[in-house]
Amino acid sequence: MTSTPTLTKNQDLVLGVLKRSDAPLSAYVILDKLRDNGFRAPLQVYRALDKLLEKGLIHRLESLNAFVACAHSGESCCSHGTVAFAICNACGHVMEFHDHTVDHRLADWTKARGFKPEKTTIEIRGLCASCAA
Amino acid sequence: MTSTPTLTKNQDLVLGVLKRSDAPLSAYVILDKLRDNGFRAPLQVYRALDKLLEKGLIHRLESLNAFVACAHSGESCCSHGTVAFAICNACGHVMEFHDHTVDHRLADWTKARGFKPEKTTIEIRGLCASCAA
DNA sequence: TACAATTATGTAATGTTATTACATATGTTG
DNA sequence: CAACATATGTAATAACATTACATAATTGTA
Repeated sequence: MTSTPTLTKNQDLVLGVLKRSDAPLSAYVILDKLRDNGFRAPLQVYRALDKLLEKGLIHRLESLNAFVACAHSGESCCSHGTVAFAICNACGHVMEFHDHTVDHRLADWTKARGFKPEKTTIEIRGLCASCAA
Repeated sequence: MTSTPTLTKNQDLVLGVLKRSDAPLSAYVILDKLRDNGFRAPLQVYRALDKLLEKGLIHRLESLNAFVACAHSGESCCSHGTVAFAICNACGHVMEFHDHTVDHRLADWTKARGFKPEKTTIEIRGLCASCAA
């Protein structure tokens, strides 16, 4: 058995590449890694990425224009809150976390103003412990 | 007197365009708006944007690849904390705010892990009160 | 099974965002 | 003024993403 059922061939290939990477990958890097699997055009990657995002199996890092596999696939914590990322500018490593207090504070702010949130991005760029040392 | 002293001609022109806009603008839209002022190439815009970002007079919206004038220029609140944005997907309007509790929670998280933050992005995409109604 | 509808895929072309490289000008300081 | 740093002009190219159109595979159902 491969990664996860209910995925199409291309989705499974793209997810596999992301899972094996220890840093975020751009769509074009993914494309290059899948040339040998028959990928020829960006759209093949972007379509798979869209579906994987829908299914919550990957995340898009807006400040990087790149993608990572979800670190908590299957766990319940992912399902009820905004995911935050700490991204090392030196080694590229990404830590995924979430914080209920942050969620609540942002929810309070939006609720007070009648703003209806759809998707929230929280990304901390900086240096991880190893690289800052 | 124009916008703000200590700005070069191009920086002042770009900042002016952003201040007059009620929605974020991409670098290329700014370029088009400044053709009559002698702008010919993207780099003229990007260089001005870089300097304005350094000076804290504008913000870059990562989820939009676009730029807005800082809503709190000159106020002290801006200087000690991460700025957050609520961005309406319908009308494009952006609300800028900041929240000390959120800042503290994120600082606690990074401190506990030895992560040294350099720049934090918080962007809430959704529908503003008017558009959600 | 056969059919229709939906979903996934392949390919090319194009659109949008951002940077590199190189030349020239302007401003500041000793 | 000379040396240095900063700002600007221009062209080319790189990186990221979408539109348009054609074909194949899958799914639901009569």
